[in-house]
Amino acid sequence: MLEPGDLLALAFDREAGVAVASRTACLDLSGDPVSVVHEVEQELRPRWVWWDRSTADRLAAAGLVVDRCWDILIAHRLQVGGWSTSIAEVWAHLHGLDPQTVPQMGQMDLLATADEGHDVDQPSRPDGHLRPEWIAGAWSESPVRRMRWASLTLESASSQIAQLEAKDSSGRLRSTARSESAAELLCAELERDGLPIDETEAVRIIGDASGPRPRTYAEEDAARARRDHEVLQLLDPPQDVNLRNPADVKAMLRRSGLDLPDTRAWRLEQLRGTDPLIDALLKWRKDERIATTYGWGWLDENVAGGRLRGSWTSADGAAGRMTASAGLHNLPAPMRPAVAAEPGHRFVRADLGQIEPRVLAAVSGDPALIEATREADLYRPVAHRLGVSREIAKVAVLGAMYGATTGESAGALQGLQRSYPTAMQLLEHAAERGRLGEDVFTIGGRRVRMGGGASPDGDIERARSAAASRGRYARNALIQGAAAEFFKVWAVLVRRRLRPFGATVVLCLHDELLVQVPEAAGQEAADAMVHAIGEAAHHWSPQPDVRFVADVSIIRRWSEAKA
DNA sequence: ATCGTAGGCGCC
DNA sequence: AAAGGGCGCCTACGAT
Repeated sequence: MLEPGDLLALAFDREAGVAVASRTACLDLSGDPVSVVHEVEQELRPRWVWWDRSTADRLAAAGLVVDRCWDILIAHRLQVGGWSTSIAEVWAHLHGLDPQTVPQMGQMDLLATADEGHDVDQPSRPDGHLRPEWIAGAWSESPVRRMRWASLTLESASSQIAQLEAKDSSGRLRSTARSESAAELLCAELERDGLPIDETEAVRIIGDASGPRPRTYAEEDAARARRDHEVLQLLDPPQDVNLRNPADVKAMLRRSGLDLPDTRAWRLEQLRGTDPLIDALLKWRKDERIATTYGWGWLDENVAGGRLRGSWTSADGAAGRMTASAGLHNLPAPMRPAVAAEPGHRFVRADLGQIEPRVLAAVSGDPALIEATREADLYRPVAHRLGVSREIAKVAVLGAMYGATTGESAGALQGLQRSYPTAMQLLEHAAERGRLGEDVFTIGGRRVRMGGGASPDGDIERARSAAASRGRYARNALIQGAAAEFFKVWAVLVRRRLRPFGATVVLCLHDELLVQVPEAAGQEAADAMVHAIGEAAHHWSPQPDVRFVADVSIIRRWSEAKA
Protein backbone atom coordinates (compact mmCIF):
# COMPACT_ATOMS: atom_id res chain seq x y z
CA MET A 1 0.00 0.00 0.00
CA LEU A 2 0.92 3.64 -0.10
CA GLU A 3 3.28 4.87 2.53
CA PRO A 4 3.87 8.36 3.75
CA GLY A 5 6.33 9.93 1.38
CA ASP A 6 7.01 13.15 -0.35
CA LEU A 7 5.89 12.82 -3.96
CA LEU A 8 2.68 11.17 -5.04
CA ALA A 9 1.82 11.41 -8.71
CA LEU A 10 -1.83 11.92 -9.51
CA ALA A 11 -3.68 10.91 -12.65
CA PHE A 12 -7.13 12.22 -11.93
CA ASP A 13 -10.26 12.11 -14.03
CA ARG A 14 -13.47 12.27 -12.10
CA GLU A 15 -15.42 10.25 -14.65
CA ALA A 16 -12.79 7.71 -15.61
CA GLY A 17 -10.99 7.12 -12.35
CA VAL A 18 -7.84 7.89 -10.50
CA ALA A 19 -4.39 6.37 -10.34
CA VAL A 20 -1.55 7.32 -8.06
CA ALA A 21 2.10 6.47 -8.14
CA SER A 22 4.64 6.73 -5.36
CA ARG A 23 8.25 5.56 -5.25
CA THR A 24 7.14 2.21 -3.94
CA ALA A 25 3.70 1.60 -5.39
CA CYS A 26 1.43 2.33 -8.29
CA LEU A 27 -2.30 1.90 -7.88
CA ASP A 28 -5.45 2.36 -9.85
CA LEU A 29 -7.90 3.24 -7.12
CA SER A 30 -11.35 2.02 -7.83
CA GLY A 31 -14.46 3.47 -6.31
CA ASP A 32 -15.22 7.15 -6.00
CA PRO A 33 -12.13 9.06 -7.17
CA VAL A 34 -13.09 12.14 -5.18
CA SER A 35 -13.27 10.45 -1.81
CA VAL A 36 -10.18 8.42 -2.59
CA VAL A 37 -8.08 11.53 -3.19
CA HIS A 38 -9.59 13.19 -0.15
CA GLU A 39 -8.70 10.25 2.09
CA VAL A 40 -5.17 10.05 0.80
CA GLU A 41 -4.75 13.79 1.34
CA GLN A 42 -5.95 13.51 4.93
CA GLU A 43 -3.92 10.45 5.80
CA LEU A 44 -0.67 10.91 3.94
CA ARG A 45 -0.43 14.66 3.33
CA PRO A 46 1.61 14.01 0.20
CA ARG A 47 3.00 16.44 -2.29
CA TRP A 48 0.76 15.71 -5.26
CA VAL A 49 2.52 15.73 -8.59
CA TRP A 50 0.77 16.50 -11.86
CA TRP A 51 1.60 17.73 -15.30
CA ASP A 52 -0.33 20.91 -15.69
CA ARG A 53 -3.27 23.11 -14.86
CA SER A 54 -5.79 20.62 -16.20
CA THR A 55 -5.42 18.50 -13.05
CA ALA A 56 -5.77 21.55 -10.81
CA ASP A 57 -8.93 22.46 -12.72
CA ARG A 58 -10.34 18.95 -12.31
CA LEU A 59 -9.61 18.97 -8.58
CA ALA A 60 -11.28 22.36 -8.25
CA ALA A 61 -14.30 21.20 -10.22
CA ALA A 62 -14.62 18.16 -7.96
CA GLY A 63 -14.44 20.38 -4.87
CA LEU A 64 -11.27 18.65 -3.76
CA VAL A 65 -8.83 20.57 -1.60
CA VAL A 66 -5.20 19.62 -1.43
CA ASP A 67 -2.35 21.59 0.06
CA ARG A 68 0.99 20.63 -1.39
CA CYS A 69 1.59 20.06 -5.07
CA TRP A 70 4.12 20.10 -7.87
CA ASP A 71 3.05 21.26 -11.33
CA ILE A 72 5.64 20.07 -13.83
CA LEU A 73 4.84 22.69 -16.46
CA ILE A 74 4.92 25.48 -13.91
CA ALA A 75 8.34 24.30 -12.72
CA HIS A 76 9.53 24.15 -16.32
CA ARG A 77 8.32 27.64 -17.22
CA LEU A 78 10.07 29.00 -14.17
CA GLN A 79 13.38 27.89 -15.62
CA VAL A 80 12.90 28.68 -19.29
CA GLY A 81 11.04 31.96 -19.04
CA GLY A 82 7.57 33.13 -19.79
CA TRP A 83 7.12 31.19 -22.97
CA SER A 84 4.25 28.84 -23.44
CA THR A 85 5.11 25.19 -23.34
CA SER A 86 3.37 21.85 -23.41
CA ILE A 87 3.53 18.44 -21.82
CA ALA A 88 5.02 17.05 -25.02
CA GLU A 89 7.80 19.63 -25.06
CA VAL A 90 8.66 19.23 -21.39
CA TRP A 91 8.74 15.46 -21.79
CA ALA A 92 11.12 15.88 -24.73
CA HIS A 93 13.26 18.26 -22.71
CA LEU A 94 13.47 15.88 -19.75
CA HIS A 95 14.45 12.99 -22.01
CA GLY A 96 16.95 14.85 -24.15
CA LEU A 97 14.82 14.53 -27.28
CA ASP A 98 15.02 17.05 -30.11
CA PRO A 99 12.27 19.63 -29.51
CA GLN A 100 11.91 20.01 -33.28
CA THR A 101 10.60 16.45 -33.55
CA VAL A 102 7.83 16.81 -30.95
CA PRO A 103 4.67 15.47 -32.59
CA GLN A 104 1.78 17.88 -33.04
CA MET A 105 -1.85 17.02 -32.47
CA GLY A 106 -2.60 17.56 -36.15
CA GLN A 107 -0.28 14.70 -37.03
CA MET A 108 -2.22 12.18 -35.03
CA ASP A 109 -3.76 10.45 -38.02
CA LEU A 110 -0.42 9.94 -39.68
CA LEU A 111 1.04 8.68 -36.45
CA ALA A 112 -1.73 6.18 -35.98
CA THR A 113 -0.67 4.57 -39.26
CA ALA A 114 3.02 4.76 -38.42
CA ASP A 115 2.23 3.15 -35.11
CA GLU A 116 0.81 -0.03 -36.53
CA GLY A 117 2.35 -3.02 -34.90
CA HIS A 118 3.33 -1.03 -31.82
CA ASP A 119 1.69 -1.18 -28.42
CA VAL A 120 -0.61 1.84 -28.14
CA ASP A 121 -1.09 0.98 -24.48
CA GLN A 122 2.38 2.40 -23.99
CA PRO A 123 2.48 6.15 -23.35
CA SER A 124 5.56 6.79 -25.42
CA ARG A 125 6.23 6.02 -29.05
CA PRO A 126 9.15 4.11 -30.48
CA ASP A 127 10.94 7.43 -31.10
CA GLY A 128 10.63 8.29 -27.41
CA HIS A 129 8.05 11.06 -27.67
CA LEU A 130 4.82 10.97 -25.70
CA ARG A 131 1.77 9.99 -27.72
CA PRO A 132 -0.29 13.12 -28.44
CA GLU A 133 -3.52 11.17 -28.03
CA TRP A 134 -2.43 10.12 -24.54
CA ILE A 135 -1.72 13.72 -23.62
CA ALA A 136 -5.10 14.69 -25.04
CA GLY A 137 -6.88 12.31 -22.70
CA ALA A 138 -6.40 8.71 -23.82
CA TRP A 139 -4.31 8.14 -20.68
CA SER A 140 -7.50 7.74 -18.67
CA GLU A 141 -9.16 5.07 -20.82
CA SER A 142 -8.20 2.00 -18.80
CA PRO A 143 -6.74 1.14 -15.40
CA VAL A 144 -3.45 0.08 -16.93
CA ARG A 145 -3.15 3.30 -18.87
CA ARG A 146 -3.95 5.40 -15.83
CA MET A 147 -1.29 3.64 -13.83
CA ARG A 148 1.28 4.06 -16.57
CA TRP A 149 0.40 7.75 -16.80
CA ALA A 150 0.79 8.19 -13.05
CA SER A 151 4.13 6.37 -13.16
CA LEU A 152 5.56 8.49 -15.91
CA THR A 153 4.28 11.62 -14.19
CA LEU A 154 6.21 10.67 -11.08
CA GLU A 155 9.33 9.78 -13.04
CA SER A 156 9.16 13.04 -14.96
CA ALA A 157 8.81 15.12 -11.82
CA SER A 158 11.63 13.23 -10.15
CA SER A 159 14.02 13.78 -13.02
CA GLN A 160 12.92 17.40 -13.28
CA ILE A 161 13.69 17.90 -9.59
CA ALA A 162 17.06 16.23 -10.01
CA GLN A 163 17.90 18.52 -12.95
CA LEU A 164 16.72 21.54 -11.07
CA GLU A 165 18.77 20.71 -8.00
CA ALA A 166 21.85 20.17 -10.11
CA LYS A 167 21.36 23.71 -11.39
CA ASP A 168 20.70 25.28 -8.02
CA SER A 169 22.10 23.68 -4.91
CA SER A 170 20.59 26.35 -2.65
CA GLY A 171 17.17 24.73 -3.03
CA ARG A 172 15.67 28.10 -3.87
CA LEU A 173 14.50 27.01 -7.32
CA ARG A 174 12.81 23.97 -5.83
CA SER A 175 11.15 26.06 -3.19
CA THR A 176 9.91 28.55 -5.80
CA ALA A 177 8.55 25.75 -7.96
CA ARG A 178 6.55 24.52 -4.97
CA SER A 179 4.97 27.86 -4.14
CA GLU A 180 4.36 28.65 -7.81
CA SER A 181 2.65 25.27 -8.23
CA ALA A 182 0.38 25.99 -5.29
CA ALA A 183 -0.34 29.44 -6.74
CA GLU A 184 -1.44 27.79 -9.98
CA LEU A 185 -3.81 25.59 -7.97
CA LEU A 186 -5.09 28.71 -6.21
CA CYS A 187 -5.74 30.22 -9.64
CA ALA A 188 -7.91 27.23 -10.54
CA GLU A 189 -9.95 27.86 -7.38
CA LEU A 190 -10.19 31.61 -8.01
CA GLU A 191 -11.45 30.87 -11.50
CA ARG A 192 -14.07 28.48 -10.15
CA ASP A 193 -15.29 30.63 -7.25
CA GLY A 194 -15.09 34.17 -8.58
CA LEU A 195 -15.28 37.42 -6.62
CA PRO A 196 -18.46 38.16 -4.64
CA ILE A 197 -20.44 40.99 -6.25
CA ASP A 198 -23.49 42.85 -5.06
CA GLU A 199 -25.27 42.95 -8.41
CA THR A 200 -27.82 45.53 -7.31
CA GLU A 201 -25.02 47.89 -6.39
CA ALA A 202 -23.18 47.16 -9.64
CA VAL A 203 -26.31 48.03 -11.62
CA ARG A 204 -26.62 51.31 -9.72
CA ILE A 205 -23.01 52.32 -10.38
CA ILE A 206 -23.10 51.45 -14.05
CA GLY A 207 -26.41 53.26 -14.46
CA ASP A 208 -24.98 56.39 -12.85
CA ALA A 209 -21.97 56.45 -15.12
CA SER A 210 -23.33 55.37 -18.48
CA GLY A 211 -27.09 55.82 -18.33
CA PRO A 212 -29.85 53.24 -17.99
CA ARG A 213 -29.50 49.88 -19.65
CA PRO A 214 -30.25 50.43 -23.37
CA ARG A 215 -32.98 48.21 -24.78
CA THR A 216 -32.10 48.76 -28.42
CA TYR A 217 -29.06 49.65 -30.50
CA ALA A 218 -30.71 52.99 -31.15
CA GLU A 219 -30.86 53.71 -27.43
CA GLU A 220 -27.23 52.71 -27.10
CA ASP A 221 -26.27 55.11 -29.90
CA ALA A 222 -28.31 57.87 -28.29
CA ALA A 223 -26.55 57.45 -24.94
CA ARG A 224 -23.24 57.55 -26.75
CA ALA A 225 -24.19 60.70 -28.62
CA ARG A 226 -25.33 62.30 -25.35
CA ARG A 227 -21.93 61.69 -23.78
CA ASP A 228 -20.16 63.07 -26.86
CA HIS A 229 -22.39 66.14 -26.94
CA GLU A 230 -21.26 67.22 -23.47
CA VAL A 231 -17.80 67.80 -24.93
CA LEU A 232 -18.64 68.84 -28.50
CA GLN A 233 -21.05 71.58 -27.47
CA LEU A 234 -18.08 73.51 -26.06
CA LEU A 235 -16.36 73.84 -29.44
CA ASP A 236 -16.71 77.33 -30.79
CA PRO A 237 -16.88 76.79 -34.48
CA PRO A 238 -19.06 73.66 -34.23
CA GLN A 239 -16.96 70.69 -35.31
CA ASP A 240 -17.48 67.01 -35.68
CA VAL A 241 -14.63 65.41 -33.74
CA ASN A 242 -14.20 61.72 -33.13
CA LEU A 243 -13.40 61.73 -29.43
CA ARG A 244 -12.32 58.09 -29.66
CA ASN A 245 -9.52 58.97 -32.03
CA PRO A 246 -6.53 60.41 -30.11
CA ALA A 247 -5.17 62.18 -33.20
CA ASP A 248 -8.51 63.92 -33.74
CA VAL A 249 -8.62 64.94 -30.07
CA LYS A 250 -5.08 66.28 -30.26
CA ALA A 251 -5.99 68.34 -33.34
CA MET A 252 -9.15 69.57 -31.67
CA LEU A 253 -7.16 70.78 -28.66
CA ARG A 254 -4.61 72.49 -30.91
CA ARG A 255 -7.42 74.40 -32.64
CA SER A 256 -8.47 75.54 -29.17
CA GLY A 257 -4.99 76.87 -28.55
CA LEU A 258 -3.66 73.88 -26.59
CA ASP A 259 -0.63 72.37 -28.26
CA LEU A 260 0.14 69.11 -26.44
CA PRO A 261 2.51 66.27 -27.35
CA ASP A 262 -0.27 63.80 -26.61
CA THR A 263 -3.64 63.77 -24.88
CA ARG A 264 -2.89 61.51 -21.93
CA ALA A 265 -4.88 61.96 -18.78
CA TRP A 266 -2.02 63.00 -16.49
CA ARG A 267 -1.17 65.75 -18.96
CA LEU A 268 -4.76 66.95 -19.24
CA GLU A 269 -5.13 66.64 -15.47
CA GLN A 270 -2.51 69.36 -14.99
CA LEU A 271 -4.62 71.70 -17.10
CA ARG A 272 -7.81 70.96 -15.23
CA GLY A 273 -9.68 74.16 -14.41
CA THR A 274 -7.92 76.20 -17.10
CA ASP A 275 -10.39 75.35 -19.86
CA PRO A 276 -13.91 73.87 -19.66
CA LEU A 277 -13.03 71.74 -22.67
CA ILE A 278 -10.32 69.95 -20.68
CA ASP A 279 -12.65 69.24 -17.76
CA ALA A 280 -15.38 67.97 -20.05
CA LEU A 281 -12.94 65.74 -21.90
CA LEU A 282 -11.64 64.21 -18.67
CA LYS A 283 -15.16 63.45 -17.48
CA TRP A 284 -16.03 62.04 -20.89
CA ARG A 285 -13.12 59.61 -20.70
CA LYS A 286 -14.08 58.33 -17.23
CA ASP A 287 -17.67 57.75 -18.28
CA GLU A 288 -16.60 56.22 -21.56
CA ARG A 289 -14.35 53.79 -19.67
CA ILE A 290 -17.24 52.50 -17.59
CA ALA A 291 -19.65 52.50 -20.53
CA THR A 292 -17.37 50.54 -22.83
CA THR A 293 -15.31 48.31 -20.53
CA TYR A 294 -17.20 47.98 -17.24
CA GLY A 295 -20.73 48.62 -18.42
CA TRP A 296 -23.77 46.50 -19.16
CA GLY A 297 -21.90 44.21 -21.51
CA TRP A 298 -19.24 43.52 -18.89
CA LEU A 299 -21.90 42.76 -16.30
CA ASP A 300 -23.79 40.37 -18.58
CA GLU A 301 -20.68 38.59 -19.70
CA ASN A 302 -18.72 38.23 -16.47
CA VAL A 303 -21.05 38.44 -13.50
CA ALA A 304 -23.43 35.61 -12.70
CA GLY A 305 -24.91 34.32 -9.47
CA GLY A 306 -23.34 37.14 -7.50
CA ARG A 307 -19.81 36.36 -8.63
CA LEU A 308 -17.41 38.06 -11.02
CA ARG A 309 -15.46 35.38 -12.81
CA GLY A 310 -12.42 35.69 -15.02
CA SER A 311 -9.51 33.56 -16.07
CA TRP A 312 -6.48 33.47 -13.81
CA THR A 313 -2.88 32.69 -14.58
CA SER A 314 -0.27 32.35 -11.87
CA ALA A 315 2.75 33.66 -13.74
CA ASP A 316 1.80 35.06 -17.09
CA GLY A 317 3.55 38.35 -16.79
CA ALA A 318 7.07 38.67 -18.09
CA ALA A 319 8.41 38.78 -14.55
CA GLY A 320 5.99 36.19 -13.21
CA ARG A 321 3.11 38.22 -11.86
CA MET A 322 -0.37 36.77 -11.65
CA THR A 323 -2.79 38.00 -14.26
CA ALA A 324 -6.56 38.01 -14.37
CA SER A 325 -9.14 38.93 -16.99
CA ALA A 326 -12.65 40.35 -16.79
CA GLY A 327 -11.48 43.44 -14.95
CA LEU A 328 -10.47 41.59 -11.79
CA HIS A 329 -7.13 43.42 -11.75
CA ASN A 330 -8.20 46.81 -13.00
CA LEU A 331 -11.67 47.48 -11.71
CA PRO A 332 -12.04 51.28 -11.49
CA ALA A 333 -12.27 52.63 -7.94
CA PRO A 334 -15.86 53.91 -8.41
CA MET A 335 -16.99 50.34 -9.04
CA ARG A 336 -15.43 48.83 -5.93
CA PRO A 337 -18.44 49.35 -3.67
CA ALA A 338 -20.04 46.61 -5.74
CA VAL A 339 -17.50 44.09 -4.46
CA ALA A 340 -19.26 42.99 -1.28
CA ALA A 341 -19.03 40.08 1.12
CA GLU A 342 -21.98 37.70 1.15
CA PRO A 343 -24.53 37.71 3.99
CA GLY A 344 -23.02 36.50 7.25
CA HIS A 345 -19.53 37.09 5.92
CA ARG A 346 -16.80 39.72 5.93
CA PHE A 347 -13.83 40.45 3.78
CA VAL A 348 -10.41 40.58 5.30
CA ARG A 349 -8.28 42.76 3.10
CA ALA A 350 -4.53 42.94 3.55
CA ASP A 351 -1.96 44.65 1.41
CA LEU A 352 1.80 44.51 1.70
CA GLY A 353 3.18 47.96 2.38
CA GLN A 354 6.02 49.36 0.24
CA ILE A 355 6.67 45.88 -1.02
CA GLU A 356 9.06 46.79 -3.82
CA PRO A 357 11.76 48.62 -1.82
CA ARG A 358 11.52 45.96 0.90
CA VAL A 359 12.02 43.26 -1.72
CA LEU A 360 14.96 45.23 -3.09
CA ALA A 361 16.51 45.20 0.38
CA ALA A 362 15.97 41.45 0.61
CA VAL A 363 17.34 40.48 -2.79
CA SER A 364 20.31 42.85 -2.70
CA GLY A 365 21.22 42.36 0.96
CA ASP A 366 22.06 46.07 1.21
CA PRO A 367 22.63 46.59 4.97
CA ALA A 368 21.50 50.22 5.06
CA LEU A 369 18.33 49.47 3.14
CA ILE A 370 17.62 46.44 5.35
CA GLU A 371 17.95 48.78 8.31
CA ALA A 372 15.41 51.11 6.71
CA THR A 373 12.87 48.27 6.42
CA ARG A 374 12.65 48.22 10.22
CA GLU A 375 10.49 51.34 9.97
CA ALA A 376 6.81 51.07 9.16
CA ASP A 377 7.41 53.86 6.65
CA LEU A 378 10.61 52.93 4.88
CA TYR A 379 10.86 56.23 3.00
CA ARG A 380 11.35 58.24 6.19
CA PRO A 381 14.79 56.85 7.12
CA VAL A 382 15.78 56.98 3.45
CA ALA A 383 14.79 60.65 3.28
CA HIS A 384 16.72 61.36 6.46
CA ARG A 385 19.81 59.68 5.15
CA LEU A 386 19.63 61.50 1.81
CA GLY A 387 18.77 64.81 3.41
CA VAL A 388 15.70 65.29 1.22
CA SER A 389 11.94 65.30 1.75
CA ARG A 390 10.06 62.04 2.11
CA GLU A 391 8.32 62.64 -1.21
CA ILE A 392 11.58 63.15 -3.07
CA ALA A 393 13.04 60.06 -1.42
CA LYS A 394 10.05 57.99 -2.49
CA VAL A 395 10.21 59.17 -6.08
CA ALA A 396 13.94 58.52 -6.16
CA VAL A 397 13.62 54.96 -4.84
CA LEU A 398 10.77 54.12 -7.19
CA GLY A 399 12.62 55.81 -10.04
CA ALA A 400 15.71 53.70 -9.35
CA MET A 401 13.65 50.53 -9.58
CA TYR A 402 11.73 51.61 -12.69
CA GLY A 403 14.67 53.15 -14.49
CA ALA A 404 13.64 56.78 -14.45
CA THR A 405 16.36 59.04 -15.81
CA THR A 406 14.95 62.53 -15.72
CA GLY A 407 13.21 64.93 -13.44
CA GLU A 408 13.38 65.58 -9.74
CA SER A 409 14.47 62.06 -8.86
CA ALA A 410 17.62 62.22 -11.00
CA GLY A 411 19.33 64.43 -8.45
CA ALA A 412 18.45 62.22 -5.53
CA LEU A 413 19.70 59.22 -7.49
CA GLN A 414 23.27 60.29 -6.73
CA GLY A 415 22.47 60.20 -3.04
CA LEU A 416 20.93 56.75 -3.36
CA GLN A 417 24.07 55.47 -5.01
CA ARG A 418 26.22 56.80 -2.16
CA SER A 419 23.91 55.61 0.64
CA TYR A 420 22.70 52.29 -0.75
CA PRO A 421 25.49 51.18 -3.11
CA THR A 422 24.76 47.46 -2.87
CA ALA A 423 21.11 47.83 -3.83
CA MET A 424 21.88 50.30 -6.61
CA GLN A 425 24.61 48.08 -8.02
CA LEU A 426 22.21 45.16 -8.20
CA LEU A 427 19.76 47.27 -10.19
CA GLU A 428 22.44 48.71 -12.43
CA HIS A 429 23.87 45.27 -13.11
CA ALA A 430 20.43 44.00 -14.15
CA ALA A 431 19.91 47.03 -16.38
CA GLU A 432 23.26 46.42 -18.07
CA ARG A 433 22.38 42.80 -18.76
CA GLY A 434 19.08 43.93 -20.19
CA ARG A 435 20.73 46.49 -22.45
CA LEU A 436 23.00 43.75 -23.77
CA GLY A 437 20.00 41.52 -24.43
CA GLU A 438 21.01 38.95 -21.81
CA ASP A 439 18.35 37.20 -19.74
CA VAL A 440 18.08 38.02 -16.06
CA PHE A 441 16.99 35.82 -13.17
CA THR A 442 14.79 36.66 -10.22
CA ILE A 443 15.91 35.66 -6.74
CA GLY A 444 13.51 32.72 -6.92
CA GLY A 445 15.21 31.51 -10.08
CA ARG A 446 12.73 32.63 -12.73
CA ARG A 447 14.33 33.36 -16.06
CA VAL A 448 13.18 36.61 -17.56
CA ARG A 449 13.78 36.66 -21.28
CA MET A 450 15.15 39.76 -22.90
CA GLY A 451 13.91 38.75 -26.35
CA GLY A 452 16.75 39.21 -28.81
CA GLY A 453 19.89 41.23 -28.29
CA ALA A 454 21.05 44.40 -29.98
CA SER A 455 19.98 44.55 -33.60
CA PRO A 456 23.08 44.20 -35.81
CA ASP A 457 22.35 47.09 -38.11
CA GLY A 458 19.84 49.79 -38.82
CA ASP A 459 18.93 52.99 -37.10
CA ILE A 460 21.45 53.61 -34.30
CA GLU A 461 19.08 55.85 -32.40
CA ARG A 462 16.36 53.23 -32.45
CA ALA A 463 18.78 50.54 -31.33
CA ARG A 464 19.91 52.77 -28.47
CA SER A 465 16.33 53.43 -27.40
CA ALA A 466 15.44 49.74 -27.59
CA ALA A 467 18.48 48.89 -25.45
CA ALA A 468 17.52 51.53 -22.88
CA SER A 469 14.02 50.13 -22.82
CA ARG A 470 15.34 46.62 -22.21
CA GLY A 471 17.52 48.02 -19.44
CA ARG A 472 14.52 49.53 -17.66
CA TYR A 473 12.58 46.34 -18.23
CA ALA A 474 15.29 44.12 -16.72
CA ARG A 475 15.85 46.48 -13.79
CA ASN A 476 12.17 46.37 -12.94
CA ALA A 477 11.69 42.69 -13.66
CA LEU A 478 14.12 41.76 -10.91
CA ILE A 479 12.05 43.62 -8.32
CA GLN A 480 8.59 43.04 -9.70
CA GLY A 481 9.36 39.35 -10.22
CA ALA A 482 10.75 38.89 -6.72
CA ALA A 483 7.77 40.72 -5.24
CA ALA A 484 5.46 38.44 -7.20
CA GLU A 485 7.25 35.39 -5.81
CA PHE A 486 7.03 36.62 -2.25
CA PHE A 487 3.38 37.55 -2.72
CA LYS A 488 2.54 34.07 -3.98
CA VAL A 489 4.27 32.41 -1.05
CA TRP A 490 2.10 34.57 1.20
CA ALA A 491 -1.08 33.91 -0.79
CA VAL A 492 -0.75 30.13 -0.75
CA LEU A 493 0.08 30.18 2.97
CA VAL A 494 -3.05 32.24 3.61
CA ARG A 495 -5.06 29.77 1.52
CA ARG A 496 -3.89 26.96 3.79
CA ARG A 497 -3.75 28.66 7.20
CA LEU A 498 -7.17 30.29 6.94
CA ARG A 499 -9.06 27.21 5.82
CA PRO A 500 -9.93 26.18 9.42
CA PHE A 501 -11.79 29.49 9.71
CA GLY A 502 -13.91 28.72 6.67
CA ALA A 503 -12.12 31.46 4.77
CA THR A 504 -11.40 31.51 1.06
CA VAL A 505 -9.11 33.73 -0.97
CA VAL A 506 -11.31 35.62 -3.43
CA LEU A 507 -8.84 38.05 -5.00
CA CYS A 508 -5.09 38.35 -5.52
CA LEU A 509 -3.90 41.77 -6.64
CA HIS A 510 -0.10 41.91 -6.84
CA ASP A 511 0.40 43.10 -3.25
CA GLU A 512 -3.11 42.75 -1.91
CA LEU A 513 -5.19 39.79 -0.76
CA LEU A 514 -8.93 39.76 -0.31
CA VAL A 515 -10.32 36.88 1.74
CA GLN A 516 -13.96 36.12 2.48
CA VAL A 517 -14.61 34.72 5.93
CA PRO A 518 -17.64 33.98 8.13
CA GLU A 519 -18.36 37.08 10.19
CA ALA A 520 -17.46 35.56 13.56
CA ALA A 521 -13.99 34.53 12.39
CA GLY A 522 -12.98 37.92 10.99
CA GLN A 523 -10.48 38.91 13.66
CA GLU A 524 -8.83 35.50 13.88
CA ALA A 525 -8.50 35.42 10.10
CA ALA A 526 -7.01 38.91 10.03
CA ASP A 527 -4.46 37.93 12.69
CA ALA A 528 -3.58 34.79 10.77
CA MET A 529 -3.02 36.78 7.57
CA VAL A 530 -0.56 39.05 9.35
CA HIS A 531 1.16 36.07 10.93
CA ALA A 532 1.47 34.47 7.50
CA ILE A 533 3.56 37.42 6.31
CA GLY A 534 6.27 36.55 8.77
CA GLU A 535 6.03 32.93 7.80
CA ALA A 536 6.23 33.82 4.10
CA ALA A 537 9.27 35.99 4.76
CA HIS A 538 10.89 33.14 6.66
CA HIS A 539 10.39 30.82 3.67
CA TRP A 540 11.25 33.31 0.99
CA SER A 541 13.52 36.10 2.15
CA PRO A 542 17.25 35.64 1.68
CA GLN A 543 17.69 38.23 4.44
CA PRO A 544 16.05 37.37 7.76
CA ASP A 545 16.25 40.95 9.03
CA VAL A 546 14.11 42.48 6.32
CA ARG A 547 10.78 43.52 7.76
CA PHE A 548 7.58 43.22 5.75
CA VAL A 549 4.49 45.11 6.82
CA ALA A 550 0.83 45.01 5.91
CA ASP A 551 -2.28 47.06 6.27
CA VAL A 552 -5.21 44.87 7.31
CA SER A 553 -8.89 45.62 7.64
CA ILE A 554 -12.12 43.70 8.19
CA ILE A 555 -14.75 45.11 5.89
CA ARG A 556 -18.09 44.46 4.18
CA ARG A 557 -17.21 46.13 0.91
CA TRP A 558 -13.90 46.41 -0.87
CA SER A 559 -14.32 50.17 -1.05
CA GLU A 560 -14.29 50.45 2.74
CA ALA A 561 -10.59 49.73 2.89
CA LYS A 562 -8.40 52.71 3.64
CA ALA A 563 -7.49 54.88 0.71
C1' DA B 1 -12.93 40.46 -43.48
C1' DT B 2 -9.11 39.65 -40.38
C1' DC B 3 -4.93 40.65 -38.36
C1' DG B 4 -1.45 43.36 -35.68
C1' DT B 5 -0.13 47.82 -33.83
C1' DA B 6 -0.66 52.15 -31.43
C1' DG B 7 -2.66 55.28 -28.30
C1' DG B 8 -5.26 55.47 -24.43
C1' DC B 9 -6.83 54.31 -19.56
C1' DG B 10 -7.97 51.26 -15.65
C1' DC B 11 -5.41 48.94 -11.82
C1' DC B 12 -0.80 47.48 -9.19
C1' DA C 1 6.60 64.43 -7.71
C1' DA C 2 7.17 62.44 -12.22
C1' DA C 3 5.42 60.52 -16.09
C1' DG C 4 9.62 55.09 -15.32
C1' DG C 5 7.92 49.07 -15.11
C1' DG C 6 3.80 45.42 -15.55
C1' DC C 7 -1.01 43.65 -17.21
C1' DG C 8 -6.13 43.65 -19.62
C1' DC C 9 -9.23 45.88 -22.54
C1' DC C 10 -11.10 49.61 -25.42
C1' DT C 11 -11.12 52.03 -30.20
C1' DA C 12 -9.17 53.32 -34.58
C1' DC C 13 -6.41 52.34 -38.40
C1' DG C 14 -3.33 50.44 -41.79
C1' DA C 15 -1.69 46.22 -43.75
C1' DT C 16 -2.77 41.80 -45.43
